[in-house]
Amino acid sequence: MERANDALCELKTSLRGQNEEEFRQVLELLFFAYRDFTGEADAILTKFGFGRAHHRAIYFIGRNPGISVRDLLGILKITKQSLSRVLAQLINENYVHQETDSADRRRRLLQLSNKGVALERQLTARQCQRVIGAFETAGIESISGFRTILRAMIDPDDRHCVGLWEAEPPVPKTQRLVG
Amino acid sequence: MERANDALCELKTSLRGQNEEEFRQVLELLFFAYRDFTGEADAILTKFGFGRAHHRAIYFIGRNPGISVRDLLGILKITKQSLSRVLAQLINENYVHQETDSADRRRRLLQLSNKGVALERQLTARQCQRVIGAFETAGIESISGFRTILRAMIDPDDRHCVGLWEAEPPVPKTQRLVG
DNA sequence: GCATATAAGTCAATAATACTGCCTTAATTT
DNA sequence: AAATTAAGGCAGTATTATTGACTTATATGC
Repeated sequence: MERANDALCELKTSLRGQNEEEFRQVLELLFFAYRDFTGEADAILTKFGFGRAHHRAIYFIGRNPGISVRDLLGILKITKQSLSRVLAQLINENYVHQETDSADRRRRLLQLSNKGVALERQLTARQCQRVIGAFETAGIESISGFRTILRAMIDPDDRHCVGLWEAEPPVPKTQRLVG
Repeated sequence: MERANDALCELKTSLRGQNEEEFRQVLELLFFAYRDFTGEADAILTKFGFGRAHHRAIYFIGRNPGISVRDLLGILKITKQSLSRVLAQLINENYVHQETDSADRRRRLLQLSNKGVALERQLTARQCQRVIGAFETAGIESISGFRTILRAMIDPDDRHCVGLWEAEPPVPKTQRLVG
């Protein structure tokens, strides 16, 4: 407890002083790293006539097979109309399948077709390669802190979106498919 | 040296195996962290009638006072036409000043006005607060690895863009063909 | 059963960002 | 003098995203 407070004080001291330069460099690292992280995938997507919005839809459908449109919107935090066009393209070109939920026939459950899985894996593999390369450069002991910092940067209400999908705390009343 | 190799082997082993889940979570952390990292600044910018493109221009002009349009394009990696509209707005509304370089009168050197500095500081302060909060949560010992991994994710040719500006060693002959 | 709420989809209009291609002007370099 | 560079402009297009209003089908609460 004392040690934790010491570290925190040290950090705050180094902040409230002259080290703006340190933090600016972090902002820049985030900007350039994210730009290049998405850049390779964007280039692949262009060849398919898709954009980054398609990528995000494909990624999170692949990650959460059978996800509903509503829950996908909750992850992506965009409007239904924005997703609509992207999803229509993906369904039309047979990257995504749609199927009515038998438990609630209002819902359309989404999943990737074989074509969709293939594209998703290609995109994810590229991005993983970049991450793995960076991990190799930095050393395995850096990974834990890297993940912890990134997670702490996410708005608390959305941290549960990382990893396998779980419904948000206010659970829809009749959900409960499995006992 | 031995220890470094051990760590690398361990990493590669854990990769080439079943730990796809670990890497997927990193992709997701990057997506959500970057979304929320930019989200607050975006909200401020909206109130000024600006967008993320204006932010990037303001940020890097503030960071590199007297930068030329050409060098700014080199950092942002967008086309002249894309920057043009954004820059025209910023100059028009008096957030950015332009002045002919006396050493090479083709160049227009860019710098923030007082108004521009005020906006830049507001935006940067918000983003720094998020980073600082995350650092506090994760602990000071995580920071070094965090920075190293982010830096290693950037394309090698652009790593020099982090920190204070220095011209690129090999001057680009043509203007960024996309591919 | 009926009123309300939810899930999904749709149409229309608008905005921000970014792209390609082509051209002009001015200044510097060769 | 010719070529190159820096900056800027014009026209057209694409993608992603927004707001607002509306429809259809289904589920839920009283």
